[in-house]
Amino acid sequence: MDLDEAKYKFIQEWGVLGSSWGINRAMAQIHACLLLSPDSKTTDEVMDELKISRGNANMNMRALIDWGLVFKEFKPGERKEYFYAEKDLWTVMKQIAKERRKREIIPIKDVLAEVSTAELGDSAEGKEFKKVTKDIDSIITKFDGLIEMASKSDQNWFLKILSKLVK
Amino acid sequence: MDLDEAKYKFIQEWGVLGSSWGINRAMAQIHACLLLSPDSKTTDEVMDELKISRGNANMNMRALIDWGLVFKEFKPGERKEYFYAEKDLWTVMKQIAKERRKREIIPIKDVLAEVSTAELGDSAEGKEFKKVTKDIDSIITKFDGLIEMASKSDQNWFLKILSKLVK
DNA sequence: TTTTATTTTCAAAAAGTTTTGAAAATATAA
DNA sequence: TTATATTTTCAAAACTTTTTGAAAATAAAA
Repeated sequence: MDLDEAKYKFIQEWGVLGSSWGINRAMAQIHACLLLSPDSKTTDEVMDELKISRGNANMNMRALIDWGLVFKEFKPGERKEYFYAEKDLWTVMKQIAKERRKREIIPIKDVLAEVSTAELGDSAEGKEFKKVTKDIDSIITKFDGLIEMASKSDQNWFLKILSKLVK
Repeated sequence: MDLDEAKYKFIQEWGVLGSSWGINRAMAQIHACLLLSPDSKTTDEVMDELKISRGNANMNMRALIDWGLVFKEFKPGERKEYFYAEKDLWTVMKQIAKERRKREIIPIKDVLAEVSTAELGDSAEGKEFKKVTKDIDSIITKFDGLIEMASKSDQNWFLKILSKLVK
């Protein structure tokens, strides 16, 4: 297997993985493409490598910038914009966790807070509703705390948990 | 707000949340509906509550069974099948983690193993590829270990990590 | 200023996913 | 056995998301 083949395989699989995480294929593939590149790339280079349209490349590149995973760079004497990805994977993961927290955890917590104030009565159904939503709230709150903690920590922290767990 | 309203709100939001996790809306909503119900429900009851077709209800109910989140029950003297959800949320999360591991972690690890045997040369591109894929493999391996560990543990284990982290 | 390069936008097309509903299959009762 | 209840299947329809590509906007050079 040569480099191009290996890159192709990895980029495809990263796209598939993205899809099952609610990230569209092109966005995940652009991310992979920039992650694998030692230098920053122009929109045209990405379009060419992934065989996607300009509009698609532009929109998803900006979505990646919005997620804080990709940055713009201007080269002296060049008109084109260059893009490069955050390479530190711990930072990448923290950034994704932070964005998903904003998009997912906060809305469901809001709904849970809202329904918790409702007057539900003493029926079996009402009791079950209270029990289940309370349980979910509790588990989400714990995860949220974990994410917040991770966001403030370095990668070493993560390794420390692992070693604590096995001892 | 009354019970029906609260249930409706929660079920809708659970559906939205499912979508951004690669689980289709109907599947997530059926899950929510069964989670909230103190008793097991028939296909017709679920169809009626969520206003979805028989085919949709049947297919997604079976997907939930396949994920190990919902079970069938037969009631004596009744022809209809009854369905109920696993209520222990820690078990639910472990089950989801286990399934996603199978569907996501294993395939990407396979690709990483495959490309790691490739002859990539000494170009900057080749070197970057090796570095990035090695980093990803390392971080995925750590997460995978964490998931495996969690799968074998009870909820207390999770609370213990949290307390260890804060001290 | 005008020309040229580059990026952005967005309506329409294409692709992908979910849902429906009715027919087929299966299972139980009579 | 036949009749009835129930579940399953799957092609087609509805819906959603993604992608395209060309036109508009922006920015830099001449």
